[in-house]
Amino acid sequence: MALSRDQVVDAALDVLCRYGLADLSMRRLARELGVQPGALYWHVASKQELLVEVADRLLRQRVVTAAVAEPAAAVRAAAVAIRGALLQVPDAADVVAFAYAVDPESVWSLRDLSQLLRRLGLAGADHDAAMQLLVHHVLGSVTIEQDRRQAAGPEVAPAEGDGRAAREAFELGVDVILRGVRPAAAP
Amino acid sequence: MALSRDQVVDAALDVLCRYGLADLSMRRLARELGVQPGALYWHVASKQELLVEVADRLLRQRVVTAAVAEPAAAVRAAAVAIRGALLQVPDAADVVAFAYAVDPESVWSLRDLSQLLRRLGLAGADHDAAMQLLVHHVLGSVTIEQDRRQAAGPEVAPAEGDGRAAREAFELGVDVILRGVRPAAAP
DNA sequence: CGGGGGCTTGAACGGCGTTCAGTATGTCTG
DNA sequence: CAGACATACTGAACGCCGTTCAAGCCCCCG
Repeated sequence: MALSRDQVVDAALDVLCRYGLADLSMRRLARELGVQPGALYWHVASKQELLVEVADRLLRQRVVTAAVAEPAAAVRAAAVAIRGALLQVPDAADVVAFAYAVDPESVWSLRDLSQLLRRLGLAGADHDAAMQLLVHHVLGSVTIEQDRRQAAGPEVAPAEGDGRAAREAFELGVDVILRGVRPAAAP
Repeated sequence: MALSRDQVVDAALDVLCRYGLADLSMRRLARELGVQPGALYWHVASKQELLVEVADRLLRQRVVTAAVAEPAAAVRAAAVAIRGALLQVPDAADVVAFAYAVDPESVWSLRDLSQLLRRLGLAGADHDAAMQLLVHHVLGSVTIEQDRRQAAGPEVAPAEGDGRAAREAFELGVDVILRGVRPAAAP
């Protein structure tokens, strides 16, 4: 059967999950699909375009948002969920940051986050500031955690306690944002 | 004259400033120094190590911190200064984020930022959370702004108004952090 | 049956990071 | 001064990379 764009993106995401961005080359991808490298370019204009698509799919299929009633807690939960999803895919933060830069509107399951902030009573510049901060905090913390993991080499699993500590530090950061945001809906 | 490690790092920073990370290859660097590529490996173990050094030098020589008396304003000014310095060097955020991940302690002019936070009365987990947030906000905003600039192609200068708007959005974010941080030294 | 279009091959282009056996250029020692 | 040793570099190679493109295959439509 002939290849399809979807298959290419799927395979790319699969390689990313299993081997990381460094091993996600067009040639490697072609090998994985049993095809010559040139064939990929029939379905995809460039590696860059492919990566944007991969980021989109990654977020769409891996971020599961729990339903939480209280708005602030919902924001917190959403940020944690996104962070968790990204952490499980090597270099996901790099890939997503790039896609977000290229097209912040379309790519995101982050529109949900934006909605939740509005439900918190935020609008205009305040909403945008909070949104920006949250995105930066998520991408920044995941980027650094993953870079660090990579720099440390393919050693043993990250010590269990580390993961929890990093997660708690992250949540503390989210709380600072929630506390600092002008509480338009304050009692 | 024989090459020195300093010269290599200097030349690398120079190439980074003028042409960006994509053009900062060991071969290019060697050409710039009138030397064969292999020669670089006498002074530097790998490109990775070189980049960490470049990040360090970049921050050391380009971040000029104004002296501001009021602690909160000082933090704000420092964050703005670091952001400004990074924005002027293509891909600086990538390079610095990597270096920060590898060795958060040694690399930074960010130790100043940490000091300023302490002067604000922050310590322990609160201090760390604020620090983490600030770093993520700086690196995140610069990463995305630079990625976006790059994705847009080498067009005209970024419209003037854009720069101001992005800067103001960034400052708003810093203010949220400062407001949200547990004010241990509150009146 | 013929032809055209969708899809793929195979080969090439120019680049990359890194390694390594040699070679030159000192500088110190006997 | 002769040699030995360390330093600094060359030249060539290895195996990757993203991308392009003429040429060919195969299936469907007419």
